[in-house]
Amino acid sequence: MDPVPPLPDQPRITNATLSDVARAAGVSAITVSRALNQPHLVRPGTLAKIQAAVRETGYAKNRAPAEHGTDRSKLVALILPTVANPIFADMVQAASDKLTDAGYQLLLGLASYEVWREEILVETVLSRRPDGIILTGTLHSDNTRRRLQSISIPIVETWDLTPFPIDMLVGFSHEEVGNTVAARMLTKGYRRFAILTADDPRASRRHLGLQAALGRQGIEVVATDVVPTPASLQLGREGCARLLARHPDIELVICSSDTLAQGAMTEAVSRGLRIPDDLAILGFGDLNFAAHTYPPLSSVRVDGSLIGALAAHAIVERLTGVPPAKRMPAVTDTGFQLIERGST
Amino acid sequence: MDPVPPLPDQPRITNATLSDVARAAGVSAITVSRALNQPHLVRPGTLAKIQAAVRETGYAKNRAPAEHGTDRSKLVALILPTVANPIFADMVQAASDKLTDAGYQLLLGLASYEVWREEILVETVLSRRPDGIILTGTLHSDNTRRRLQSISIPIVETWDLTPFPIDMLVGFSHEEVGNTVAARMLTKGYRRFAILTADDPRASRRHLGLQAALGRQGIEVVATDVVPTPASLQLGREGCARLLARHPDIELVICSSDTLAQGAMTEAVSRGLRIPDDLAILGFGDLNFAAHTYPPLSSVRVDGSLIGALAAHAIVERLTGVPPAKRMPAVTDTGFQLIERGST
DNA sequence: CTGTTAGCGCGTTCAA
DNA sequence: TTGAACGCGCTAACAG
Repeated sequence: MDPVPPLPDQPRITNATLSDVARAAGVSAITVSRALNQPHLVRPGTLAKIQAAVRETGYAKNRAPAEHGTDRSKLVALILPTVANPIFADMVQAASDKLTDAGYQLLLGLASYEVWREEILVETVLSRRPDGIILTGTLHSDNTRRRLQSISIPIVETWDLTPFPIDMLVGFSHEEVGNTVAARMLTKGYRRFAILTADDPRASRRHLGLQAALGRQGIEVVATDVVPTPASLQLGREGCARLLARHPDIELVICSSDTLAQGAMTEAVSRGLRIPDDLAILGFGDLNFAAHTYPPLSSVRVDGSLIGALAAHAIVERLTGVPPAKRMPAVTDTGFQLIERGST
Repeated sequence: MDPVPPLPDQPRITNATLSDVARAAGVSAITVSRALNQPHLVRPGTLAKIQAAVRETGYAKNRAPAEHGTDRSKLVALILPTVANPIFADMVQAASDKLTDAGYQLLLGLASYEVWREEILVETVLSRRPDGIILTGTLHSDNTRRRLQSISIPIVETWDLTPFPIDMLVGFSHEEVGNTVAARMLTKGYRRFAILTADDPRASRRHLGLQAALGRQGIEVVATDVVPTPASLQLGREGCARLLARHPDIELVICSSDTLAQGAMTEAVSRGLRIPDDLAILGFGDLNFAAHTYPPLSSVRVDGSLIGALAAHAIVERLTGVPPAKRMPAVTDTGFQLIERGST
């Protein structure tokens, strides 16, 4: 079907307005507006005339005056660090689907894990008067918090929990992840822990939780290696190599993402280490590939799609006037799950 | 730093307008507008007064009236099939960076490889009068083409080449990929080819190109297996299993993505097949992980970041009035590269 | 079911 | 360097 020659039809009248359509249809502008937005309020005959006139004039809807007049933009902003991390890509996909279904469009802002970027993005985004905002994390600049608290649209913070959300919250406790991992790995007999983490605030929280939990058992993390975001297999290999160089006797490397973990495994295997006997490795995210590495990767499963869908859902519920009693709670713990597959 | 208690400051006056700020600063609204958008046209003293008034009133910019009045939205729409495929995620990231730098915001639409969804998305997106549009592929509905041809904003089609672009084009030839792969694999001595492909129009084009090139040598593809999008490792395994069940003697499986290829490799290895001697496998995309599979995956490298950056760049150049002579060409071939690593 | 009136709050254009 | 007048095109509110 492709390539295709240029279509014969010539450009229609661009920028036809409602009045143009109205004139062509022999009705008033407001009737055209109704025909387009609330067709059930218009008599079928009139509707047909108007539809013909729309085609004839090549009319394309124009939301700018509508937004100006009504202050409803049908826009929802999603602000996240990056879309290169598959857990965020999943979130975007799920949020986009839900929002599109509900008649909203997605304004995307990527903040690269930097609070100051987020601040700028929020300010820019607010200039479009979005009907709702989805943020990543609960760590924002004071300006951002103040600005967001002063407005009355639904806001969802995601991927985290906090006692002081700006508005709504969909996520899980990163400290709790650390606790759970510590408890389980101690049970399995590991004592010499290393951390391989990307430079990401939520990952740090998980590892602080881990260290605290280990500390309560009198155990210290032997070594920590921090790599820049976004993580890659290469960074995982290199990080693992540094850890092993400094501390050849570590038993377990806990990684802040599956990608780092897979890179670390590659390094370990290439050195002839047996996994998990010589070196155990734990990932985070539990991405699709975790079940398909050699050996299959143990990982903490979190669900980006779920977070995206729930966040979008929370916003749409508010906007469509679902009564508070029937809405999802303002704080939703999406949970996580430690999955063991053979690398620990 | 987190959790954080609620900030003490109370909500400022929401929806303060330029006039409110003007009153507080003792100037006219238009001067405030200038102070915000073209500060160099305002005397420093006045500027300072206005900045104070902005803080005092909690003024937040409002683009709606501006858009209504001027028909420039500072919005660029990016329409693609999905963001779950990392090559598209790379593209989004790169495009977003470029556009943000140039002062534009990103409106994201996901069309799931379906032309009718794209048609709806384009129509919806046009209602916001974006300053530019980036599309994926060159295959659109007649309505979409007609609509887009009738408007005068910069439009870039991506990930493909065609003699009849709507406006600008950034991509590579999928038929050419097929040709190149065929030529090289024939040279290496493979004769019994199988195809494992996701249900995606550009992938199909590549495989048609492959089949045509093989046909010219009197060789037929032994078997084809089509899986739904989005691809996954699991689908790759299953597809490979089906191919081997039907035709145990195939020598080479050419996959429409690295993900499928890796899944296929997993299946082959689990059956005790040696790669590439018993079965060779070729991927597409050359994602980061391709170099880190066992054996490392041969793949056709394409660069999503490059495509995203060039597409955004082309739009910005037009919008910022770079003279045609200094602009990038309307059609840019981003090329591809066959990388052999050990799986072929 | 359809029409009339009025106003949303900016930026553009021109004048001072 | 600053200001005044105007209009962008739609929809809310009310009337018929």
